Amino acid sequence: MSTHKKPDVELTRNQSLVLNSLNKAQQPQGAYSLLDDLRDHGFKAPLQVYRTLDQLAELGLVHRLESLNAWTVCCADNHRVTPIFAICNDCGTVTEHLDEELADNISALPVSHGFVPNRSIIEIYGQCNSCAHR
Amino acid sequence: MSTHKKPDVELTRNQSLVLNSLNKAQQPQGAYSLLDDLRDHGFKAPLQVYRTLDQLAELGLVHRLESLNAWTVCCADNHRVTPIFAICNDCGTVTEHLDEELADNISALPVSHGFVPNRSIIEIYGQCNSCAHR
DNA sequence: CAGGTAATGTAATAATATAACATAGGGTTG
DNA sequence: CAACCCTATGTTATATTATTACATTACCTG
Repeated sequence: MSTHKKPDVELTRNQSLVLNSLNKAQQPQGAYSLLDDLRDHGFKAPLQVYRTLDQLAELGLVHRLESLNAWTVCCADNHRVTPIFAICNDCGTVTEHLDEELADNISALPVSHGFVPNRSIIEIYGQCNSCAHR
Repeated sequence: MSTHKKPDVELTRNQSLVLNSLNKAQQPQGAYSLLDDLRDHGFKAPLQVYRTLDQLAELGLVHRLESLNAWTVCCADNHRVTPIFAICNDCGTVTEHLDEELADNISALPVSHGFVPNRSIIEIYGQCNSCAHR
């Protein structure tokens, strides 16, 4: 059923709990939703979730969706390329797409104006395959 | 000094006030910052600002920067193409870049998976020309 | 095991956004 | 013109998201 992979590093208890909670979900989850899900496991305050999410993002195991204020599990470990997220307006499912050339072209655009890019955010809304053909 | 243009439509008082306030600013402004700026002009509640910003966005006169929870004046009226924003980490200045082909390529990426794109968000962080060469 | 440092826990509060309802303005129609 | 309706705006309250500040614990090092 699950195609989720084990991370290369040993995760802390909190990191495992948050990652599992995110893995269970079919859509990106907000910090407070994760907090609610993890209260049974001893989580009590938002900061526990926020800190853990930041750590997991640092490890490359989760991504934050800026336009949703929510988080999702990374499709694959250890990719360097900027992911492009496709977010379904109807069912909320998010898929991650990797295209190095395209990501490079995007960040190259403002370079001609002397801009030195560092981090990109690309999020596309629309209808996913299932919802579009319903 | 200012290169800001007059919109094609007649703006309401609130719309003019918010647009002027945004025009004055050198960086994108949050709703509460605009509210503070406009208290002297009778604004009292966040919703006045949020509603007006939504209207201005609908008119294509302002854009929301999703990763900043802030708003900025559109570089030009009536462009249909998805703007690419370059946001300086140091000075906070935002520039808007229009490249139809690139925007099309971006939204085309998930199409191969059956995704039907509708709206894109592209925001690039880095250093602007001035800040990079300081 | 004493002392220092980093990680985590906890409480309080800040910042952002919306829901729900009230009021006012602007047409249309009798 | 007044009664009505419809839309826009005002206002209050509250929901949601995120961070600051400080306390406690865990862990390392000598």
